[in-house]
Amino acid sequence: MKASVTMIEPNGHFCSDCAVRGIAVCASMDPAELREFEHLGRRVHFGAGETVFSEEDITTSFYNLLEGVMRLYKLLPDGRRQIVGFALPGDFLGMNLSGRHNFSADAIGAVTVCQFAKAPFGRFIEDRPHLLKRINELAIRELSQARDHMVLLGRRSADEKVATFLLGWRERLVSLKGASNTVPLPMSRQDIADYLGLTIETVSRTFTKLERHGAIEIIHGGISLRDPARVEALAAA
Amino acid sequence: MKASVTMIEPNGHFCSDCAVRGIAVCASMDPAELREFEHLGRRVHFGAGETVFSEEDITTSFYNLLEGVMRLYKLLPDGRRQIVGFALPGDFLGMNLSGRHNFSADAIGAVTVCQFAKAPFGRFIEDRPHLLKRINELAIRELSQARDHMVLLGRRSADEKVATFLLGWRERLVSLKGASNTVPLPMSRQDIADYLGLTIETVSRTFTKLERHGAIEIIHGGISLRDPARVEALAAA
DNA sequence: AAAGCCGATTGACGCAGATCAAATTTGACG
DNA sequence: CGTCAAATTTGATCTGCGTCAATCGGCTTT
Repeated sequence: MKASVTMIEPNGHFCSDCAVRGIAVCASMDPAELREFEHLGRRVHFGAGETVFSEEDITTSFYNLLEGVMRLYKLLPDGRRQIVGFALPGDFLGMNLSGRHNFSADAIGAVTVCQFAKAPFGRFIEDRPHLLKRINELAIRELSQARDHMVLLGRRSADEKVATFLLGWRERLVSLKGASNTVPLPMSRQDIADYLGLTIETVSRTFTKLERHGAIEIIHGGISLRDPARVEALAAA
Repeated sequence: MKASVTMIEPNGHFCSDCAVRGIAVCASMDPAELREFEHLGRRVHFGAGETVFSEEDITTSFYNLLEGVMRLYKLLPDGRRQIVGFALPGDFLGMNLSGRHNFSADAIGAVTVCQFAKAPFGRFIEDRPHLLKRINELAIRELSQARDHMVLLGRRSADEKVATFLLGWRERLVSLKGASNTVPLPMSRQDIADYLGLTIETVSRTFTKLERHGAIEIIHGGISLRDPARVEALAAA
């Protein structure tokens, strides 16, 4: 979907009261840097289903996700899709070598990002080793997650994939919303299927099976973990 | 396999005449830096099948691969293995956040690495923004490759996987050995299977099928591309 | 050169998950 | 509240790839 109702807020915001101040790239900046940094980014809103950037786009901006959830994915020429990750508030997007994004990013539901023009952002972090280190850390963490996901895609059964996904997604939400057995799933079944390398039918059937076995309860907009231990047993293999 | 015949060369070497001087991390160092850097690393040899480091190991060293090929992999508790990549000369290994390697690395055939103790290496790159940037670039490139591999694992058929692997492996060898239709495959069929998320039998059958169709010829220690266009067509899908 | 071994190949068969096809639920909108 | 469209679930069937089981071929050892 094309960005049609995108809104850009003209008036400034303050990093100091930003929701992701403590977890994002900016976490490693001191107050003086933050004041300078403030002028580089601007908040942009996207509606449900809008595309923030596409894999073949030349990279002109970096993005810090402030609010909402995004799906990050790659498409094969024939339309098959692999979701390579979901982005949550605090996630930093846009790093690349080739000068092009190497994946696409859609808003799932309403999204707010902090957008930075590539060149000024690059100048800002240049010669600020602690920021380079921070960016580096983010890249390495993602790399580690990517490797875990390769194991899931290449060597796990459908049951294991779904159980692992539910636990991993819950874990990511813990740091944002606190621990809970209620796990909201803002993405569609198709998104989950494309993330796990399955079909929508298999995901749906696996959810139903987990519910029949009393491991989870399927609720509106998500699931509730009824028997976390059982789900963990499935995920562990 | 445990490292039993590992050899460490006591006498120094010179980065300036190192085989990977132009492609590795060190590519971004000036001569003065290089002389200082020289004292940090030492060459270590590993025999075929030896493990250089394991995923649960505390990271004490970084490695620059000088000669040979390595397999990088993760194991599930029940023994299933996913190879997350093959390392070639010039590749830099060991970056992580947790303080532990998050994958294991074995030598495939004889291997020479340049080993750096973690702490002095960390001190050396600290406050050298161009080196941090270089490391960053390496991480981002790997991340991009990891995402491509997720697409392969999650959304491609066995034929596509094998064809894509052969072309990708050949491409990597081009920059080291020059272009050729003869593609050496130092890794076993089992390694290829664990890289592609297949079984050894499926890999073997797919090779045979490609050969029957005149796309490749299976030769000792590798394959020869007879009809690269046909293999590319299979890989593109 | 015979024996033994290990990786690779080949064949027969089975099954997890894909595909095809409805049915059902949910959500948006007048 | 009723209508329509989209998402999800469920069922029936199919198939690509895995599993199990020989067999083959190239190396090493003696």
